[in-house]
Amino acid sequence: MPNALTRRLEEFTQLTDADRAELTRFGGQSVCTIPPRRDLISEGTAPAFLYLVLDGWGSRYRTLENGRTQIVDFVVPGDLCDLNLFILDRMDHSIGAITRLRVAEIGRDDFHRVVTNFPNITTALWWQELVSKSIHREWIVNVAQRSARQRLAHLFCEMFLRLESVGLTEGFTCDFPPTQNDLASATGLTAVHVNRTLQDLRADGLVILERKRLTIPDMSALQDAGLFNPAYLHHRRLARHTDRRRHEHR
Amino acid sequence: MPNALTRRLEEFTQLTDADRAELTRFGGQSVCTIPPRRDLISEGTAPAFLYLVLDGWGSRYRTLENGRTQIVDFVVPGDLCDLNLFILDRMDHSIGAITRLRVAEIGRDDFHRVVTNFPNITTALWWQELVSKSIHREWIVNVAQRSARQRLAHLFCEMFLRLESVGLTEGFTCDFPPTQNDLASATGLTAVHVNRTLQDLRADGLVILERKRLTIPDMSALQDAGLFNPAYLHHRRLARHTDRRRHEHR
DNA sequence: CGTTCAGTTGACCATGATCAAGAGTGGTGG
DNA sequence: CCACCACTCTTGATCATGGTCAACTGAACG
Repeated sequence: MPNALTRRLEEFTQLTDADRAELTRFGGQSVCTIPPRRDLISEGTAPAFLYLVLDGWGSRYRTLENGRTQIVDFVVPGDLCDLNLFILDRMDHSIGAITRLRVAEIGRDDFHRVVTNFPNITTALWWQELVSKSIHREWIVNVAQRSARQRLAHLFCEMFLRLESVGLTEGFTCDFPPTQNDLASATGLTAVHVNRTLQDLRADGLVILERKRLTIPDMSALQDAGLFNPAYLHHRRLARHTDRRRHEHR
Repeated sequence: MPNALTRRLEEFTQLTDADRAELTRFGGQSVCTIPPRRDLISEGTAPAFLYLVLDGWGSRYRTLENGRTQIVDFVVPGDLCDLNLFILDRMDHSIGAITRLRVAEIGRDDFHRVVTNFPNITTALWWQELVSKSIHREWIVNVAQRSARQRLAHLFCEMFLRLESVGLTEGFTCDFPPTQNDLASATGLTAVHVNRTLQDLRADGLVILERKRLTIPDMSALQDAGLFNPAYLHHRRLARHTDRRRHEHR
């Protein structure tokens, strides 16, 4: 069974056996474990490693002058933190563990060897970087334009599809460890309001969320509820859950 | 006098004379002009060129299923649209002209020649890409966490510093062509509320905005009003307007 | 000189924030 | 094994930021 990073990158391009072997090596060496709610990387630092998430959930977040924090993205298996390491001076945001987080440390040398010898992988890594930028744009739209109900529905759709693309879903169910506080911080709402809105979504049968497991009984209905259009994820294989009706409007 | 792209990239790295000559060529060939309020690139298309903005302002925006649009970034001289062209299948957002826009078309071949022969420039281009990703993150924070007043103040600070880094400011004044409608779309507010909030900022002497010109009488005060911390812009030369008080909190 | 778009103002309303308190849950150490 | 503590979830009451709707002014441009 291929690892999550390989699966992700194959959303974009066909990799050779040599590429795959290299990516497997990536995940094999110097694995380390971060306990829940601890930072993997902190704002203002210049970490020595590129981290590949093997297992667990994390969050990218920014801290404001007034002490509040905003989650700007979730981090799931197959995600890298952070390519910009070797280009930007210091981190402008933090990465925190939501669950226990297993990550592989990739050193500068290893990374450079890949960039030099594996053009396929290099391009695929930049693809991943650009997709995650596109996700940032969608989050701007999410918090700026959608109602509380739409924001949450949208977030559930996105995370489900992202997990599916790395093989971490079973049917329409997946792990979903963020607390209501995390959801609040990711959607720009308060935890109180997230709680009430979640109850609405549950009452309408759009999501089942209990014991950190998410089930989506009707993906198409949830996509409608969140004004969700998966194009921004740039998955090659998104035919499955794509709502064909999406393209009727305008 | 160097062009805007050269100035921008030199925020990041020292370029050689050969690099600079190459960048000048970049901007010299096949220049074309887009009238105000027309799209340079539309969502869903796969444009044939990489565009370098030479003159004027534009916006990156997404259109929602319900017809509303959200500006996710402004585009000013020295910005590129879009590096992802050669990697992603199709545009997931549009680029529209706010003013008349002069852009240089850069073909795939030209671009590849640069990537192959000018590693300095290539790295600097990725730096620019990563910085613009960081700006996306800050916009998420802006719309999710800040009040209307803070959002506008923050936006003015950001755009002023971005223009300054390409040499398009005089003292504390710069061009600022977005309409109040544009500002509304960029901040997730309504035009009515932008109008009222702007009046507050003006009344408090924080901004002077008339006839598409912006003046910031007290940069430090405006930064405070917007909870603005310029670190996310990753400018090397940001000592000037950086508020030293910023680092006292927390 | 009229049409269009940007800016402005007022009245009213709704979404979601704030504050506060309590219930359920899980992990820890005595 | 139980007691305690901390965190997550839940509910209620009240409030405020910013949205909506509508009308009007002013400026720009053909």
